[in-house]
Amino acid sequence: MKQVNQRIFDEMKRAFLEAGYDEKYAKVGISNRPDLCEYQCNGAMAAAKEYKKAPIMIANEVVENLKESSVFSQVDAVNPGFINLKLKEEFVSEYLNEMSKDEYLSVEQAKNPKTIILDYGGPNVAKPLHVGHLRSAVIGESIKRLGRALGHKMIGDVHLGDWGLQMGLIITELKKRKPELVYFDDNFSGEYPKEAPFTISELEEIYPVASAKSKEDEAYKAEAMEATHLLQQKKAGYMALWEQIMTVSVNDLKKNYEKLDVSFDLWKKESDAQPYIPDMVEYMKKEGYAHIDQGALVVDVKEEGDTKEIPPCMILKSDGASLYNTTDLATIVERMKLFHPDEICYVVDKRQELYFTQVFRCAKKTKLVDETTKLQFLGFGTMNGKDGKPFKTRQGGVMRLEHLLNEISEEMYKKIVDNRSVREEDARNTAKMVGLSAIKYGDLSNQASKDYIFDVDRFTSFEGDTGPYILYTAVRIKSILSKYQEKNSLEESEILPAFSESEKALMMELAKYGSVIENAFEEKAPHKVCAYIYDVANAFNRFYHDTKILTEEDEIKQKSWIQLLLLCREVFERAVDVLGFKIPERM
RNA sequence: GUGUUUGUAGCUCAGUUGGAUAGAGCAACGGCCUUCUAAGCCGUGGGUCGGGGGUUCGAAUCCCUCCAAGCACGCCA
Repeated sequence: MKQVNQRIFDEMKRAFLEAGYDEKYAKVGISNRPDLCEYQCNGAMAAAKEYKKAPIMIANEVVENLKESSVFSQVDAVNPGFINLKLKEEFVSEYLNEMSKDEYLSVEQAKNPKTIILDYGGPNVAKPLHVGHLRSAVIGESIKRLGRALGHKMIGDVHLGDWGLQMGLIITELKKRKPELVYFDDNFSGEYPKEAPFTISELEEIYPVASAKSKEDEAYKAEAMEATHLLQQKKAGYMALWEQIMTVSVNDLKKNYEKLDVSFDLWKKESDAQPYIPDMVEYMKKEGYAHIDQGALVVDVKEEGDTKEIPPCMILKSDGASLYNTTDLATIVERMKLFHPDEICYVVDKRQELYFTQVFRCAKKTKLVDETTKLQFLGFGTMNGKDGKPFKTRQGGVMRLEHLLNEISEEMYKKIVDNRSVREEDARNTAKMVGLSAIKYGDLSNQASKDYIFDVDRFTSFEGDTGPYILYTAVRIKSILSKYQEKNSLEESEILPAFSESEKALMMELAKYGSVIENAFEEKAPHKVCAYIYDVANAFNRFYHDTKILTEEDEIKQKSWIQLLLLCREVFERAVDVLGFKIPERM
């Protein structure tokens, strides 16, 4: 359905056209002077140049055409040429009624839905998730949900790091510890056991040990490289072992992402792209895209207008081996073949920007993707501690995601038990939900591209611009509705024009929902959804404060308010869902 | 060194793409609970928008320059 701001814009266009001015000047924005008006149009001042007329005169002429408007209740031209607007109560309430009935809650569905692959997550096999993985998961998940709200086909791919030396290291260390395993017996020809010879915690312990050893011990490193090589040659025992490692590791990752309420449509991995490499390299050579430079095979990606010399994109190292560029390019080849996406979007650390510019340019230049395929880099900043330096545990180590979640959930539990009398099980459950909201909202309310300070005390607070505050407000709404339902039935009825200022303010806020969602996706900016839902929460709490709904004797008013609350709840639920968390029944 | 990002209230952050008097939250202070969750609401104080130029009716926003901090710059991912 058509958005409020579009309807307002259309009405203003009409007024400009009728007055003989170009409609491009009819832009209407939300007022920055709420004491004067709700919406404003500054087009008269811009038009003054073209028409060589005083802005106030133009404004007056336009205002004249809005006297009988069904959209505006108040229209003023103010010096030097502002047009100040207030919306008709009926216009707003009618819009909300339409919105309530709309399946998509007024979010206009994409006319040409796009297929978009979202590359986020990026965990490594056999390594636990840590806080460094949090942002990618949280931001990526939100953008995926935003896109879906608009009807796009969003494909989330975890893009597992399962290739390279790390696997060789694990195999080598395992061989040292348990040489008797059949995987290391070259003469073994039977079926390998189904049961993995290690648990996830052993696996997680093995990697750092092996990694440290290889840095000190040359021979050990050589052995690991040999193991990596043999694995890539698909040596039977190693392949079987690799599969075991994958199974154990992926199961654990899935469990952890589930706790974060993050899910992927694809669990593809770097190794899946490997089969595409030989043909791709051959093609790049044959077409003359790639050439040898300092022994390595590279593709030049310099472009005119670069402010800095962009180094070429390396395809093969001087020893002929492939590297991460090769894998990423081959992954693009695979994705084009399997999904033919309109867009591939990478939610990764912003420090990789230059690297991705190289890869994208190379993919475009060598025509691995169509000219219309959009390759987008969505870099996010670092999550810092209160000291402004990268987030660490109290001991100074890397914080495991699991531990962070538990810590915050525990923190929440204490607060909930402190303030309310609730059943143990309910409190635990609620604590998890509220804790997740604290983490996700804390992250998403900042612009993704900037570094931000992860302040547990601030994020878990129930006051201010936080996830818990949003949920608290939503719970209030749910609570009123369920109390009302104890004595009344929720029959279909209409939202009436506002009875008070605070009610109108809330209504106008709700009406923005669709355009906020559309705009947030357009800019891939979940923080706009946070800012919006925070505004809604504030507007609701004001309304709540001066309106006693359940004790209202005028049934007509009460019914209208209940309808408004239903819509309000819906807006909360959908916005919160886009952000990736859920509203509990009580808090 | 080159490039790039950032710099807004004591702290953490917004700022609708050039509009009117730059906004929130936290922290500080003062009010409001026999009434739907006070985890709330209302109010007060707090700013050379890093500095300096420019563009124009009008700049936190666009251009130039300087200062400060972060990050990246071919065989790691």
